[in-house]
Amino acid sequence: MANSKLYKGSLTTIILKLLNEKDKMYGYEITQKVKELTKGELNITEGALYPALHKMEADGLLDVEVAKVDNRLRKYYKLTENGTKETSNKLAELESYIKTMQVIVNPKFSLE
Amino acid sequence: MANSKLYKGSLTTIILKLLNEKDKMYGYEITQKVKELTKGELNITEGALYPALHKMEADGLLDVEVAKVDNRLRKYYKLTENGTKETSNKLAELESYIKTMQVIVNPKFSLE
DNA sequence: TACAATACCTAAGAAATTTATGTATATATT
DNA sequence: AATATATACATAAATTTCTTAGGTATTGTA
Repeated sequence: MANSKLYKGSLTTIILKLLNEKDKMYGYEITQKVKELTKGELNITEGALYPALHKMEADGLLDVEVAKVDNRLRKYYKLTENGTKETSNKLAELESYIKTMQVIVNPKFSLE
Repeated sequence: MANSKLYKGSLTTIILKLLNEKDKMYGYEITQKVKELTKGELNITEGALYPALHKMEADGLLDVEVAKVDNRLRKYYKLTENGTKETSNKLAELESYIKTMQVIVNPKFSLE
């Protein structure tokens, strides 16, 4: 994920959220989707993406399904049941992170 | 900074913002202030804080001033001119990060 | 025919953090 | 008086996450 240092730790959240919306995606598709959504502001590097997908699969969050399209390999990933649960967790964590940072950065905010 | 993986990369931003508001703070004070602001949700660990302060000083973002209070050492940090500039940069980066994440996480948002 | 795009991959190194220590003084508790 | 907690600094090893830099192979474009 080149371009910004603040994004560390959010790649998993991004992947989970995209798969929660689209059901089934392959790696390259994810990089393109993020680039499109963020108008090129966020570019997920392959060196970050593929190890992350493999780890999430190993952790039981994703299932993989190999397909061949135009004689080219594609690995479609989809959420497992645990992956769906983890999506809620990660999204809640992100929301909490944003609130926390707003409290620190903007003196007007405060947590109750 | 125990408790959440998402905070990675934001410690410098937090320190800069606090020093932008308070002019002069020492390490332990920063940990307590963050704990207070976030109602205990965010605990900056000393293993993260002190190396971060040293690096920021080495990078010319902070000036240090040693004091002795009640026979105990304190190192007061304050922003340099460059530190003040960097504060704006980091805050803008954080805002941009939050917007980007909202676009991905919340389909209603979009960047123009 | 060469270059970009599609599509996967890994390995070395960097950066930021956690976890685990260590030192020392002041204050509160037993 | 002894012990634990709070204050205040610090570092070092290991871990996580990412960047950078490669690598393979096919399809579409100039």
